[in-house]
Amino acid sequence: MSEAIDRAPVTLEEVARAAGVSRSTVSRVINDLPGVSKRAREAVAEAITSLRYVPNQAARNLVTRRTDSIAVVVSEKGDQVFGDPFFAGVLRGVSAGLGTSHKQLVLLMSQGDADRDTLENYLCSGHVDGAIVVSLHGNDLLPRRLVDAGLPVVLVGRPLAGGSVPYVDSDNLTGGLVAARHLLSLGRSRIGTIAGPDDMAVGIDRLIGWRRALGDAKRPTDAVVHSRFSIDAGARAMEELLERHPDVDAVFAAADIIAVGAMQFLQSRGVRVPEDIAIVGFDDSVLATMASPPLTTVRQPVEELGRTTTWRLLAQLAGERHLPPSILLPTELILRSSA
Amino acid sequence: MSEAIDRAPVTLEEVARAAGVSRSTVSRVINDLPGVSKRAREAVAEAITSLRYVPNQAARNLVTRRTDSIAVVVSEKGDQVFGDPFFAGVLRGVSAGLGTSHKQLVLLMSQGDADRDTLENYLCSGHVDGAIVVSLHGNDLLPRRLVDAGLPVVLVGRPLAGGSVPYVDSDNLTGGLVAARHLLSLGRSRIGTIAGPDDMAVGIDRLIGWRRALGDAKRPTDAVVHSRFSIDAGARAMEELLERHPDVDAVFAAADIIAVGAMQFLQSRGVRVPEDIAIVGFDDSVLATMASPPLTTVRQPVEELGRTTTWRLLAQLAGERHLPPSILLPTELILRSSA
DNA sequence: CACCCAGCTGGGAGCGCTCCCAGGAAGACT
DNA sequence: AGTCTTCCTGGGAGCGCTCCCAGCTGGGTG
Repeated sequence: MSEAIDRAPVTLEEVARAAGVSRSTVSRVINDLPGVSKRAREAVAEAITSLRYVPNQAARNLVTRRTDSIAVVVSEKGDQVFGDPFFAGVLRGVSAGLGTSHKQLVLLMSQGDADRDTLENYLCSGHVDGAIVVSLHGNDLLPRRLVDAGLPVVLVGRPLAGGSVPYVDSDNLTGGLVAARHLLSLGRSRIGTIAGPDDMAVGIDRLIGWRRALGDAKRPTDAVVHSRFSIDAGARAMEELLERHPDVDAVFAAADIIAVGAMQFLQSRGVRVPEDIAIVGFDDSVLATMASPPLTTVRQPVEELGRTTTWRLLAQLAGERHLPPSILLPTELILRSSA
Repeated sequence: MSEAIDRAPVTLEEVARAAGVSRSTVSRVINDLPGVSKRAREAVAEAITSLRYVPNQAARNLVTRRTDSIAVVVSEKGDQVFGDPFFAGVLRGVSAGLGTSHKQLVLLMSQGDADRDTLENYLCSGHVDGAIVVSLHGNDLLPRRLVDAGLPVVLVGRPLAGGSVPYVDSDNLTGGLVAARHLLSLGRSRIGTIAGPDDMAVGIDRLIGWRRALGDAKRPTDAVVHSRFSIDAGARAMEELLERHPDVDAVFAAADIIAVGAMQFLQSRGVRVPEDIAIVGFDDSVLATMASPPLTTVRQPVEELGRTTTWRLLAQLAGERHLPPSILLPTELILRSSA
């Protein structure tokens, strides 16, 4: 029927007129401020519903300098982001953390290098009150620049480029350490690892943990291959690892998805898991339960990561002082059949 | 060092002063409008970079009544959304469809029933220029109300509550039909289906297609069980289907994730796929390739769904006339081992 | 009866921007 | 020399809201 022709944006003024009061009073009602008589409050409420008044956010933002929305920035091509259970979990956590705060979540992804400026501009031009930045490859300068521009930022995952941007991360180092210790405790003699990319903190930290455990046990720490976070890459990495170190009988994979790829490769070669080679993954994603055999893995509290980060950001926005600059969340070994 | 204390928001005015020109000229430069001398243009550009000027979006939106961002609304608890490859693909498509349009993608999910109003308010209060709404269970009124409020909306997936809101969807009916025909062509005699929820168009349309194919072949169409889109639900549905119709030797599952659950159940009962029971899924998600045996499935062009929807919305925003109200995208049978 | 204070109310100013229109400068014609 | 274009420029008005301050009522107090 109505083809959206009517775009007659109702304003505060009109509501005020309809309710027989002033702009100020209507504003007070809308923002739930005290100092309005019951009569006026009701008249305004009625006028608002009958006129279907919706406040103009732009006008409000202009004067309040707040937007009541926060950004989650994923500096990764959209492709990767979804389907990745890690992002999924973090986002769920953020969503939960926002809870009743009445703030909106705005998800942004840099769709390439080119739009990096667009992104930065968007964030700095007052569209959001703060930002959560997830997964930065290497020494991404974005967070630093946002902070310099005065935007409150909290990172999910330790950044490589130190900076002083607060972050929340899983205790990846301890996770790697526990995984390696578990393999040692199984009596495995030659323990390798398929580490993550060496330009990401997760990759590095888990590797360091693994190394420390082997070092503590006076074992060699040379059986290392790096891999991207994908099944294919995991399979290729396993192949390479086996080529270079045919004697490995246990592997710590820096992610479940890598572990799954590795297991697929092993099975294609007739190598039995865990009999011939034991495997420990990392994440405890659905992949771990779906894999055959089910994957022994280091669980990281993904959802909590998102929740905690959000809490940290909201606290900062609320002007809280003495916040912990950064936070590490504990990991936990989950025993299944692969190791 | 600088603890973000300086929040000295540089304004157009200041840039103008620094460049020795007027507000108007600066504005023209920023918006890349003609009618500015090279000299002025350069002076302004320099002032902008040296002052690190960033335009205030709120102020701009207030007067232009545009925000250059569009919302993707997922009316589903955040939990579900991520990890679901369908959403992932759609979002990727949207992201790609936005391409060079210089519009930002804002992802919103209704985190429950309570915040339904918050969501609607957010959308209607000028935060976005248009909205893409994905996955509505049943007769969701949100899209209708958004349209009534004057917001351009395009849906991903046919809504049940007809309305006249434009949508883009896969040709689910033909997909179901082709799946069933394939099972018939294999010589299977008793073909069942695990349909999707009967309050969702995808569930209904695929079921109708399946029914038509069997009807055309004069086969019974009573072996139907409904299921939610999850592995567990798929497994339970398979159990129920088998209980009620022990003679089925082929099953069309309305989604890969259901098919995987069904296969897991069958395997746990020692039923062989495809020898004893052939299975066809729907979606052609990663699950289909990962499953053992790999799943024969109906591919739907998920990413294209997102891309097309975005294109449709952008065209509408650009004021294009005579747009097709709704669009159906073809599906395709992918043969693997499960049927 | 004068006074005061609390409780409400209304209007002005201004947030930072875009849009419109009136002008000025410079060149090209009568 | 005068006029008309063309190109560029500057300033006013106003988008819809919040915030501040001044005013207006009415009941309590000295």
